[in-house]
Amino acid sequence: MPPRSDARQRMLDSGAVLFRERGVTATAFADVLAHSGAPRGSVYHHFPGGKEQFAEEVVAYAGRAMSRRFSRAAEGDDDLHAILDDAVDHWMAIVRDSDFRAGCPVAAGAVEGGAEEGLRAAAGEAFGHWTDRLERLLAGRGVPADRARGVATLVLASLQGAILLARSRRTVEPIEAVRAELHAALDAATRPSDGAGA
Amino acid sequence: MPPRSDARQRMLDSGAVLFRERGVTATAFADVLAHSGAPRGSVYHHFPGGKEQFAEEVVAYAGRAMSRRFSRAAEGDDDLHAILDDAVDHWMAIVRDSDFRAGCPVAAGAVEGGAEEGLRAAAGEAFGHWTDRLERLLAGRGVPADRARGVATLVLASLQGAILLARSRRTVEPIEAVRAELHAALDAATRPSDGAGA
DNA sequence: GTCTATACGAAGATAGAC
DNA sequence: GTCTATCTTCGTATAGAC
Repeated sequence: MPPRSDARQRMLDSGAVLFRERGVTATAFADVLAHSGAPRGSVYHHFPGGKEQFAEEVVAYAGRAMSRRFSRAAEGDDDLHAILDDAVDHWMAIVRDSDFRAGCPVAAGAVEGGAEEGLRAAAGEAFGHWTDRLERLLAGRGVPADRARGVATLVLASLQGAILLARSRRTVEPIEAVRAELHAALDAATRPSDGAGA
Repeated sequence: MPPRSDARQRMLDSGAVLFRERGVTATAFADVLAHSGAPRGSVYHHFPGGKEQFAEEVVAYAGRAMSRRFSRAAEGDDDLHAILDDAVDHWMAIVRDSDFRAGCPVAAGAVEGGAEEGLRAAAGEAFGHWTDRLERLLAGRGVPADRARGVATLVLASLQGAILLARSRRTVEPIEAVRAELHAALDAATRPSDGAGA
């Protein structure tokens, strides 16, 4: 296993940062090299498939990083509300600390991958994994099995949407609003006999 | 007021279609001309500000079109659940009829506008208007005034997120899941004394 | 593994004729 | 208002040296 400070890895990290801010298409290799400090010659050495391969790997890599967060949360003993707050804080920090320039690199892949099959697939797999992990996490903490997937999807979708709204409107209000509504939804979903979901 | 079949208008329509499918940056004027059939000479005649102006106008135009849908819904006498289903069906059709290639052009502007202030602002204004209209619509139909904005934001955000998930995963499952959860959330929000939202 | 140089094409933008 | 031609910039990708 090569060290993390490898040029290849630095390029993936930089790619994620740049995809967050300007999207996939508008990110050139020159930008990635400047941001990562990676040597020019390593572009096609590490990514013989060119930009397409690079974009897919960045999205997949960002997807795995977030999946690990879900896994860690599932292994801990925090309750659903604490876990939700942790996730919301995570995204909030990304959006606010970048002065509303940064969003989710996987979302960028989803938006710009309409014509590029590989990119679209990479985003889809990342989102799929997140949904699966969240579903299990919810099911393990009191959400009825037949509602866990729906709630997981609501949580993921509304957070992704809130990031879009927050970035473009330059306010964290949407993220805070969604946080409050999701807390309510989790309450409702874990309440013994609840008629919701129909 | 010039007729809608004007070349300028056709370019905006085509721009919206193309932004949905491949995003803003990957859409070239050549694509817009080919799709709209507009004369080559009209690009810088109608959009002296070039690509930047064009992108902003497309996003603003798509935003207005959706705003009108909200207005029409508010004027009708459908209940909240019918209105929600109508909106969900609208987006579902766009995603499915394009074989999962198309999403929301305003979302594309939000994702790719991290570095371009004008584009970001256009997306933000569109989302802001949608939120405002939806908030009023909800407040007018039984959602308590102090919860209407939060619920409006949840609806908008989760639908936008569901579109991202559906496109990239090539399944309408996320849209259906969010639909069901939002029906439940609307039920909870319109129930006389409900503790949610805290 | 990394470098420089360069080929090649795409796309935005401008100029000037009609 | 629309056309063609062209300029320029940029970005991907390749070739070949070190």
